[in-house]
Amino acid sequence: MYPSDPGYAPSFDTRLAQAETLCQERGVRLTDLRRRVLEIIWSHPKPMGAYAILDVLRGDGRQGAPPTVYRALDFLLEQGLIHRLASLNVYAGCCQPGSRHGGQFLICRDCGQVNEMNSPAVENLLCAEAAAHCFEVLTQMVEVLGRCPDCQRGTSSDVG
Amino acid sequence: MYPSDPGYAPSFDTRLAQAETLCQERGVRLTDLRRRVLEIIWSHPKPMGAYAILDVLRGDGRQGAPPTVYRALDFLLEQGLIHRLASLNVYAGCCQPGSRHGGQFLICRDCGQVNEMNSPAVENLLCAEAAAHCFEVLTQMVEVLGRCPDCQRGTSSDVG
DNA sequence: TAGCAATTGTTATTCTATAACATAATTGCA
DNA sequence: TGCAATTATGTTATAGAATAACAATTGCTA
Repeated sequence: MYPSDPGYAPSFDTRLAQAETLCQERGVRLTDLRRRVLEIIWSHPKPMGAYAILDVLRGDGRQGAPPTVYRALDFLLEQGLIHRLASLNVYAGCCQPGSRHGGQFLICRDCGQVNEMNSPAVENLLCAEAAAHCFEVLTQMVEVLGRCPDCQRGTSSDVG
Repeated sequence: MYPSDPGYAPSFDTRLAQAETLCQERGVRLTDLRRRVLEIIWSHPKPMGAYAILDVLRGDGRQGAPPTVYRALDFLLEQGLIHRLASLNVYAGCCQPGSRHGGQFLICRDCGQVNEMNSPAVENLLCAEAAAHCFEVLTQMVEVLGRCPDCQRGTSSDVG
């Protein structure tokens, strides 16, 4: 459930392989650039802004400008490999790629840690309530700001 | 439930009076500028961006720069009189000021219309699910992108 | 290998938001 | 009332996020 929990998270390579497979099945190309952006996002403990990703790319020695990153992000978003957190203008790796879903995000106000929750109950209830208003749902964005368990206990190690 | 539904929505003046009362009770000042920004937001059929609000203010003959608007918006957000829709970078009047709540927003992809839904069930379920992850909830942002009833029927009059 | 489509590079610009400091208005109090 | 402290607004400049438009390149296919 928690992507940052080593007990649950699949390994880095496993997830990259999953992404490769997914793209092959769909007949879309996970190019070097796109794979690298996905790596960057997954290898960071917290969601990243587009310009932070760009800095890493440039550190690689790669050329690039904002559109370079944004196009890669658009691709990854379309393929459901990452999510965008609108309230923070950052991008986070999806912990359940393959199944298209909105995902619910728990954002810690204090340490900035973000965890993706995938509650079908929430998703279904939201759809049902929307349907009661005759509203046809395409995508959901659920972002919850609060305090993570570590920060409630005052044991969080990293802030920022 | 639908702020745009004339059958349910309280009148413009009623809502302004409510806002006045609320601010008085809380000992905060609904100044001319703040009241005007609230009016502008409420009097428009759709949520507005900060710079669109600024344009209206300037149309009033008032001086102003971005901070003028953003400070007023911050105040109104703090008082729960408006909401910010992070996915669109726009601001919408709250249809239930007084009770602090996150609110769930139904955003039409086709016509841009936004309706605020206040489902305690959604809010409670989200809190419960978050609590199951030992996460303490401060605020919720729920934005649903889809198609409104009018656009499903193809009877929507205004687009943009 | 020539041609087409998809991807990436590049420059410039638009849109959103805030920092920092100056000025004005309001409130509380002597 | 008059003054100090606080709050609110004006003003200039800048930071941050995202896209438009066009050029160059790559990869696939006929």
